[in-house]
Amino acid sequence: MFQIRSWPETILHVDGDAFFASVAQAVDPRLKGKPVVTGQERGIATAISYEAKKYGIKRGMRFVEMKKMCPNCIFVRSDYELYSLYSHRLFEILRQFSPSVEEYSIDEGFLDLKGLRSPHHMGYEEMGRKIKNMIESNLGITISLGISVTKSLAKIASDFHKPSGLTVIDGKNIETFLKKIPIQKVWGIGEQTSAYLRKLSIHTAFDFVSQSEEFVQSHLSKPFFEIYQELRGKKIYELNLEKKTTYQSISKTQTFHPPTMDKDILWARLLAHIEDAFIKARTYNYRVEKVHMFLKTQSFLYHATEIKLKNQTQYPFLIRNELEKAFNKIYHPHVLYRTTGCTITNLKEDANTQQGLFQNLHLEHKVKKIYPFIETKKIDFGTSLFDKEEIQEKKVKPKPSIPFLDLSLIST
DNA sequence: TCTGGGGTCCTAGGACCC
DNA sequence: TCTGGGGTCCTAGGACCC
Repeated sequence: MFQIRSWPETILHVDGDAFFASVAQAVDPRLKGKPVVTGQERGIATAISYEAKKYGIKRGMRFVEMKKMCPNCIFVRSDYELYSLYSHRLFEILRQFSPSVEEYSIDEGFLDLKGLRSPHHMGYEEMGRKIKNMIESNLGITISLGISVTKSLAKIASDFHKPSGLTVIDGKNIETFLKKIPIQKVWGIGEQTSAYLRKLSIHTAFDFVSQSEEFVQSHLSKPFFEIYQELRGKKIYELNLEKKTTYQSISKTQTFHPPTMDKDILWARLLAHIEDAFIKARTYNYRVEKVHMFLKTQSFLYHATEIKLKNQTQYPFLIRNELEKAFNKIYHPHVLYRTTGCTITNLKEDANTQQGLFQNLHLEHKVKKIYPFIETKKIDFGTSLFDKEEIQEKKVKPKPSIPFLDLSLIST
């Protein structure tokens, strides 16, 4: 059908097994070998150890259901700092084996191993085994590895045997291997597309790669044609070796557990999200041009709107009136809302932004001086003075506004 | 599965222009 | 009433990922 060499390229994919739960077990020996679930602070399962998965516990499950299925399950709080520490150590080890490492997510990475057999004096599979042993013995967690000729194939390989697996697919074995892979297991082919492909009698990854190029191009869009080529052993996706320093968008959302129709609470929540999103934007030195905000009703309908700013800004209180108008447009009284959220987009690097666009440079200069102070002192910008729980229980009614700063008090 | 939070990229279609 | 082509920019929304 299609013939390729054994190793035109060599990509290794590493995937942590139930990463957050494994890290929790690694730092606390009492949790070893026991069913552990993270996410206690929200009451919803985030990561589930393999011991707990046996009881049928799934992501998103609530505490009460979990306890019913697995009474001796241990529910622990999330600790993202700890996870990123382990992530760092994981990638440090990976870099000892190859200079080309992509940090795909906190617990997943791709390595380019091409041409490294002779410097390491070993074959690819042996290299994989060595990497695996080193990580498992140093970090006390298990990982699954896949080695193949493209990223897509390496990803399928690492998923094939979990936990603690090592699967190698060389160019000569692709076809045999893909016969065992249901189409929905392919990276990038989700629920919608796999349902569509099944209607076309394509049930496995092998069925997919058996189609002609013309067939795939005429029935599917570009990203799927790329996946098709990757599965046939043609490298399309390069490794992304750069650290993430740029964003297309930044979003903040939160679902609160008793839904509410209280206008003040919703407005305060939303402002807090907008403020948080802008804090992140400032960290990356972005000016913001668009603010998208939404309220999600209890029946999962979105009430959303968007503001496009004439003058891009880094400070939400400068656009407070626009924000409030937008909120009033989407808020409907007597509707129960469960989630508020915002996404800021059209992010422009500050240095490249034309200064002239900002009308009051003097004001902006002052604002820049005072803002770091506000951030470090955690001066209230909506809700942060109050405990989240208190607000949810309505013991405290938050003041739903960004206070205006009295800039005359600031000496420049 | 009665459904959390943070992202990315692609496509279709309308507006507008020549 | 019928009758053209093509380009660009923007937005909404879909689909997918961890």
